[in-house]
Amino acid sequence: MLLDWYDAHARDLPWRAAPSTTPPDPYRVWLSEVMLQQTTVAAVKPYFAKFTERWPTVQALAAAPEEEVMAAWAGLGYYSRARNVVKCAAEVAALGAFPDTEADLRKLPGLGDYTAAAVAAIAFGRRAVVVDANVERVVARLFAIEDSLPGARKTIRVKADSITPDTRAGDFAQGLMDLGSGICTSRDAKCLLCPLQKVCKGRASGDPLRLPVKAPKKAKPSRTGTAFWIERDDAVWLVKRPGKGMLGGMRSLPDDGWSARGDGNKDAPLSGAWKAAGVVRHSFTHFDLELGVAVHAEHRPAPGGEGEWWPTGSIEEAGLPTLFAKAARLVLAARD
DNA sequence: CATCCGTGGTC
DNA sequence: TGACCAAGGAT
Repeated sequence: MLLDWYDAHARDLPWRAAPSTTPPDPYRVWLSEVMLQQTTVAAVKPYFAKFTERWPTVQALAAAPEEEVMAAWAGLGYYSRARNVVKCAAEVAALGAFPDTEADLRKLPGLGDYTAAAVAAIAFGRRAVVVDANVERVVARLFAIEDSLPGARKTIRVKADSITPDTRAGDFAQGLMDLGSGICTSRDAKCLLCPLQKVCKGRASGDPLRLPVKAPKKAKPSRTGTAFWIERDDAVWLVKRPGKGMLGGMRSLPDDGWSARGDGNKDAPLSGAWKAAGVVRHSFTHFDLELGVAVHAEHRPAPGGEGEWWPTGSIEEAGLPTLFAKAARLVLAARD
């Protein structure tokens, strides 16, 4: 019933092998699934195109310098994914190919329960129970599961298992996800268009939108910090952030140590006069940040420590995460 | 199990 | 306009 609907209504997405005659490329399936973690299809499309054009195979990606992969990922968010993509590609290249079972895929960096199941089912035709946020919502409504998330996950998984077919589990999973994306969404339930309308207990209850029940969210703290723009000979001083934590491993402007835990200390990385260029507001998942941007006003600054001079004219290619890209735009826009 | 980790779109 | 949310994973 769901598979028939999927055959008729499947979205045409770049990472889906067009006809069922050609087996999907595990590399493309894996890469798309990682990019799609907590990220919308629309946001992923240009990145998927860029990555697969530049690195058409997992071997090509494994051979790429980590710095280039991180820069190519800039703007997509959740940068631990990019670090794990690099590690995973190296492991797979060493193995010669992707593992073809859910259990072995699960051992790779960056592949959790969801992604291992999705790749096993979609790329290798394995029967696997694929549960993402879409499936959680559809299943919670389909079976009218009243327990709240995240506690309800066990029940949801058991129910998802009970309806997963032995064949075409990958299409089944993608069908559920397409359903959750376009028909059975968090804000709406277009039950009259749904292939499961006759068997859905959530619909029968009269109010499917209340499901799944979710725990209340915590308030977001607000933080302040400062980023520093140091320029010399038409080049700006960039640093590389530590491998873990916020924006880990990404190229960035120097800053004053702001974090989710607290404000920055306002200490500049260099002595001399500074001029305020303005403020950038940026909202992260778990806190809001007001980032002041300070421009060094001395003639030929000489910052110490690790870093590199990046040509100001090609700052867009530096692979700055969005927060610092905004800061750079703020400084450069003031010159027009 | 709770917390940390980005970003852009949507209403 | 601000709150909510999206094909989660690691710790």
